[in-house]
Amino acid sequence: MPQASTAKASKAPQRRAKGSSDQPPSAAAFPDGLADIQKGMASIFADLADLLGNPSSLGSIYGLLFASPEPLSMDEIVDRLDISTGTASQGLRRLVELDAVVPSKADGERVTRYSAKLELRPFISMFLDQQLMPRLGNSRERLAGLENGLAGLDPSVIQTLQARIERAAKWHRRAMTFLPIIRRFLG
Amino acid sequence: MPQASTAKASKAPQRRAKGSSDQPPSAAAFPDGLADIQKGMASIFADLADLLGNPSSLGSIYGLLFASPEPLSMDEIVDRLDISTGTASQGLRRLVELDAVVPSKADGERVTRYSAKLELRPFISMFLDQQLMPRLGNSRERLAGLENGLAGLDPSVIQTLQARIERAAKWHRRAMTFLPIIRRFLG
DNA sequence: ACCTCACTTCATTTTGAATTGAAGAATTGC
DNA sequence: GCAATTCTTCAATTCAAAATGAAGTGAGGT
Repeated sequence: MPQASTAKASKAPQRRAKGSSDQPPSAAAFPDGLADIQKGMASIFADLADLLGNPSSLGSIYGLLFASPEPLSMDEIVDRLDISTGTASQGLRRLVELDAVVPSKADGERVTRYSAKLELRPFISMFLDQQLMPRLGNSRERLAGLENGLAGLDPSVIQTLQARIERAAKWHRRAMTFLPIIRRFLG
Repeated sequence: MPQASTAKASKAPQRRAKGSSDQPPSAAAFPDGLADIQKGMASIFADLADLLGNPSSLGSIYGLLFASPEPLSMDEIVDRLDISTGTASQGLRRLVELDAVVPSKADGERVTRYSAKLELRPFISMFLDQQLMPRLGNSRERLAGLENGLAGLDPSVIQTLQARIERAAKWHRRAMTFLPIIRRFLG
């Protein structure tokens, strides 16, 4: 439809005539056409993913799909984002696992097409459940373990350190308590 | 498996039987127990820093100071954490800027010694203010800019995309609203 | 069965942030 | 002033995570 000049039809090694596609980030504040909006979304979500400690390709893919009225095949994703098939394959798998993206095989088609789930919750949960929660839990255990090492130290040192360890532990507890609430709210 | 381990695995075998060489001159040579606890804290906070998108050295330094009854000089920090002077210097500067660590020059001493502020808030603010907030704000602007590119597209596409952009924008607004609340709670 | 096309896997390469370390600047004491 | 000591800076290095891409797998169609 719109000026998508990238005629696929074959996976020949693309050379990507870049004359037109990479605009300077500063200027060109007004995107033009579907492809540009999709690129913009991809970029925004890439940053978000990166912010949350995920590979930015995950975000790019999600963003592209989020800005796609129609589901896209892996090939189209690879083409539009200019990423490798490997990255696309793994990214899509992860996104499907996270329930952020839905695969569908249309009647008689061989290709699987993907569309974004529009709820943003998966994106947040991805972070909370897979990054924050486990790591905080781990830290909490290690913190508790530290108290065992106190025995045998100078009494005044013991007291100081015990108080500090307890302080850190208290903070951990708070964080673990509130994460579910945060998620609930953002979901 | 949630990768993202960034274990950092301090591999320096650290001469265990330290013999006699370097000990803090101030308090009469704490037994080894203290050093281990300090290492543990450093490691825990290193993970935390990493989780929040900061160099883990920042966390190590803070953790060491957090577990130090007495303020430490940069030299002692370098020695205990086995990091370079460059890393220590920059890390300390950052931590002081963030108000997570306090420098003090004791009477007649040439060295500056550092101690951790015990409130954990700076550590959280470091993340919220310096990572999340600016980036979310930036994304929000870019999102808004995307709507300008809609003109000229197929009407049904416009409608779909506008709804989706609005959805993302709404989410952004929510996040920006709640961050201060989160901070308030964790501080 | 055989061929094709769609996708996955994974050893290698790339990338970029963190770290190093030595040269230079700043501060203090003489 | 000079010397000694503490600290900063930054070009070069390191290293792990991410991306690549070609070989491998397997499902469909004929």
